[in-house]
Amino acid sequence: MKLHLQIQMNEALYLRNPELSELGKKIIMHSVQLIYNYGFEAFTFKKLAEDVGTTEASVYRYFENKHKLLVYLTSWYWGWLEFQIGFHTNNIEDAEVKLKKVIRLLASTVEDDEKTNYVNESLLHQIVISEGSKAYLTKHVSEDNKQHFFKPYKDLCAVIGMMISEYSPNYKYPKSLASTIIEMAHFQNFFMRNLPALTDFGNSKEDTEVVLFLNDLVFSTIRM
Amino acid sequence: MKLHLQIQMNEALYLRNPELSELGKKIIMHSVQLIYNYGFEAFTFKKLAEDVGTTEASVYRYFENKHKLLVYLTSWYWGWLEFQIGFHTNNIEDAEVKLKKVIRLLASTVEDDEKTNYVNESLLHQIVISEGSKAYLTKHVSEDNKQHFFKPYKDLCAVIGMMISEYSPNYKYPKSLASTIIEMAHFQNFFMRNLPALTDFGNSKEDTEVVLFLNDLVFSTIRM
DNA sequence: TTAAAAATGATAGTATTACTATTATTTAAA
DNA sequence: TTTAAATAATAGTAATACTATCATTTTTAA
Repeated sequence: MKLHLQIQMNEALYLRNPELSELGKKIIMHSVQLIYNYGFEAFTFKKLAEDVGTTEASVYRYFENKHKLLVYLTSWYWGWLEFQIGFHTNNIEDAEVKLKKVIRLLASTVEDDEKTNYVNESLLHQIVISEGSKAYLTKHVSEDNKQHFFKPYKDLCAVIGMMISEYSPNYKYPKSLASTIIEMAHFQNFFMRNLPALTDFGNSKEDTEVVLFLNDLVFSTIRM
Repeated sequence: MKLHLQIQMNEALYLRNPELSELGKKIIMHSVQLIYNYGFEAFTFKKLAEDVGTTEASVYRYFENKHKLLVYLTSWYWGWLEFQIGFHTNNIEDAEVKLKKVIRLLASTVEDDEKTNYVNESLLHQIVISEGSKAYLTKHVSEDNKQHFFKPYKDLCAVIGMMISEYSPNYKYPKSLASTIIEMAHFQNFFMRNLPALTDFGNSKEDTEVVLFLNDLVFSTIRM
C-alpha cells in the first residue's frame, strides 16, 4: 500500500491551490528544480513557465509573485519536517534521545520522501538552506506574519522548544535555543560548503560534523 | 582633536573608490539611509541617484550593481566592528571578560561613531541585521569568495574563534561557535522584533536579553 | 448528454529595473 | 593654463514583473 502525505497550507499563500491540478503540481515540481539550479534571485516566472511548458500568465494564476512561492515552498518544508519529527520521535520518552533525533533530522542530508509525489525533499532542503531566510528577511515581514505565513516555522520551533523544556525545565531560553538550532543546522551547512573558514568542518564537509557540533552546543547548554 | 577612522576596503568591490570624492561619500551615506528605509529588494540605483541628487549613470561609475554595494557596506561594518573589538578588548587579559565584551558589542544597539563622518553605524547595524546574510546567500558566493569579498567577516570570526580557544583550548568548534555567536546576535534580534514567537524575549524586546542568552549559551558550552 | 462554468493557452501590453552608451559640461591636476 | 578626469544630461535596450483580453479546452453539474 502506498501512503500519501498532504501538508496543510495557508490559503493566503496562493491564488489557486497548486495541489489540486496537474499544472499546479508541475509548477511546484519545476520551481523546486529551477530555484535550486538558478538561485532565487535569478529564478523568474518566465523561466518557470517555459520549463513547465505553460505560459507566464498561467503561473500567475497560481502564485501572485515569486516571494509567495518561496514562502509556500519553505512553509511546506517546515510542515513536512514537523511531521518527520513527530513520526521519528513517536513513542520515545527520553527527551535527550528525542532532541538528538531532531538535530539529526535538521542537519542531515534529506532523502526524497516517497510519500509525497511531486516534491523533491532533497532539493527543497538545499533551497531552504540557501534561500530559506529570504522568506522572512524582508521589509514586509510583519504583514506576512499577520497573515500567519510563518506559522509552520513557529510551530516547529515550539515543538523543539518544548522538548528542550522537557529535558531541562529551568532553562530560560527554550525558544531562542530552538530557533538557534534550526538556523545553525542550515547556516553551518552552508558555511561548511561555501565559506569553510567560518566553521571547523571545512576539511571533511560531512553533515555529521554539524550534528556533533549542535549536540555538543545544545546539551552543554541545557544539561544542569 | 578629532580622529578619523578609515576602513581598508577590497578594491574589487567598487569601480571608483567612494571614499575619495564628495559624490562617493554621498552615495554611501544615502544608500545606508535608503536601504534602511526601503529594504534591499526595493532599493534601486535610480532611487539612490535621485536621493543623492545625481544621475543613475554616475552611481554606476562607483558600483557595478547593488549587490556589490551591499557587500561593500556589510564588509565595511565587519571591518569597523573588528576595530571596535580590538579597541575595547585592548589590554584585557581575561578571555572571559573579552568574550563578554564581544558579545555585548555584537548584540547591542550601535550608536553612531563620531570617528567616521559619512557612515551612520546605527543604521548600518540595522541593515546588517536584516540584509547582511543576503551578501553571501547567493548562487555566486564561491566566486565572490575567491575575490575575498568576505574577508572582513572571516577575520572577525577568526578573532572571536581565537578568544574562544584562549578561554577553552580543548573546545573543538571555536570557529563554528564564533559564526554562531555572530549570526545569532543578529537573528535573535531580528526575531525578537519581528517574529517574537521564535524567541524568549518577545515581551521586553531589549537587546540585553539577547546578550544574556548568548553569554549563557557560549559559557555553558566552553566552560569545561 | 449537454450546457455552463472553470481552467488554460495564446497573445499583447505596461511600468519598472538594471543596466550601457554618448556627448556636453564642469572640476581638478600638472 | 592646458589637459585630463569626473560628472551631468540624455537616450536607449533587454529583461523583469506583472495585468488584460479573448479564444479554446477541460471539468462539473443538471
